[in-house]
Amino acid sequence: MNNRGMRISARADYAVRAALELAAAGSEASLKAEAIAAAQGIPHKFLEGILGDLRRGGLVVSRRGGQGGYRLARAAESIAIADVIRVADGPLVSVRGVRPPELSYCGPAESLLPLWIAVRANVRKVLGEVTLAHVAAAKLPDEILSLAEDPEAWTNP
Amino acid sequence: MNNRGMRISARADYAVRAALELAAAGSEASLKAEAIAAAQGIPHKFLEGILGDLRRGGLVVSRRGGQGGYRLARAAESIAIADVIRVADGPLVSVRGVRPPELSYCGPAESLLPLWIAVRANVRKVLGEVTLAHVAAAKLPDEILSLAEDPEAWTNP
DNA sequence: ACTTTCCCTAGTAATCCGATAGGAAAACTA
DNA sequence: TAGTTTTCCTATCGGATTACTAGGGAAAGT
Repeated sequence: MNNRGMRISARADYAVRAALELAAAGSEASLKAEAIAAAQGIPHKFLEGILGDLRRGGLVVSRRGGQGGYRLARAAESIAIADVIRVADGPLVSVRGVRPPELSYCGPAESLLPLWIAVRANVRKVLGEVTLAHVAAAKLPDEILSLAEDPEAWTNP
Repeated sequence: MNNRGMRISARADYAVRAALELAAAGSEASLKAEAIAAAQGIPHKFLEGILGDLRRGGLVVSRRGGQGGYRLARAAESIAIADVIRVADGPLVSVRGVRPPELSYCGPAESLLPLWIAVRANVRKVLGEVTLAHVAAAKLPDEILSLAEDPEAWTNP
C-alpha cells in the first residue's frame, strides 16, 4: 500500500493561498512576494517561482522596483480556484498522467471512463464555481457550504 | 508550470480494473494473476503486488497451487470503487500529503479548509456510491450517469 | 547611482512511481 | 511422495517528480 491517492500538491495549495492574499489586498494595492511568503508561511524563493507561473498564466500582473509587487490581473470574483490550480499545477484531474477523454478501457472496465469523467465533473463543480472572492471573504456559495457542513464529510475513512 | 493536478495513479487504475475483472468472473470462479494481467494489459509482476494489497485490505481472497487464483472476498455490490482505491493507494484525497481535517490555514485562506472538505465530499459522492457491480455491469447509477452525460464534462479545460 | 524588487537558470536531496527479478512457501495433481 | 502450479515475499531499478535553495541579472522607482 502506498500513501498518495488524489493529492493536491504543495504547489497548488501555495498558489491558491498566494492568490487569496492578493485578493484580500484588493486590486489597487500590490504585495511583494516576501510579504505573501511571510503571511502564509511559504518558502519565499519557492513562492517566487509559483508567482511567475501565475503571471505567465495571466492571472497576476507584476511590477519591479521600489513600490513593486504583485496584484491580480482581473477581479477576484472572476477567478475560480480551478483557474489558479490549472495554471500552477496543470490539469485538475488526470488518470495515469493523461486526461480522462484520452483513455480507453476494455472488457468489464469499459464503464470506467464515464466514471472518471463523473469524478472530474464533480471536482469542477466545486473548484470551478468557487472564486477567490468567495474564499477570501469566507462566504462560500450555499451549495458548497452544504457539502462542507455535513458532519460525515469530516470523518476520515 | 507543472503537469500533475489531482492524479489517479496507475496503481489505483490497475487495482480497480483487476477488481472489475474479478467482479465480472463471479464469486465462485477464481482468476489467476496472469489471466487478469493479460485481459487488462497490466504488467503481471506489478499486478501481483497490487493484488497482495487488495488481499491484505480484505477485499480479495487468494488460493495458491493448481486451481488457485484470486476472487472477491465479498459481493461485488458491496465494494465501492473508493474502497479499492483506498486499499491500493491510500486516502482518496489529500492536500500536501495530509488529509484535509489535519490542515490549518490563516488569514484570507481560512475558508480553504471547508473548500477542500467539499472537494473530498464530492469525490466520495461518486467513488463511494459506485460499486464494482455497477461498473462491471456497465450500469452506473442515474446520478452518476447524468454527471457523465453532460457534454461539457468531456471538454478539456 | 543606488536600492528595491522581480525574474531567470540551475542545482539538489529526498522521495516516489512504475516496473522487474528471483526465489520461497503453499496447495493441488498424480 | 515427487512434481507442477500459483501465490507470496523481498529486493532492486532508472527515471521522474517534489519541494526547495542559490546566485545573479534585468527592470523600475527614488
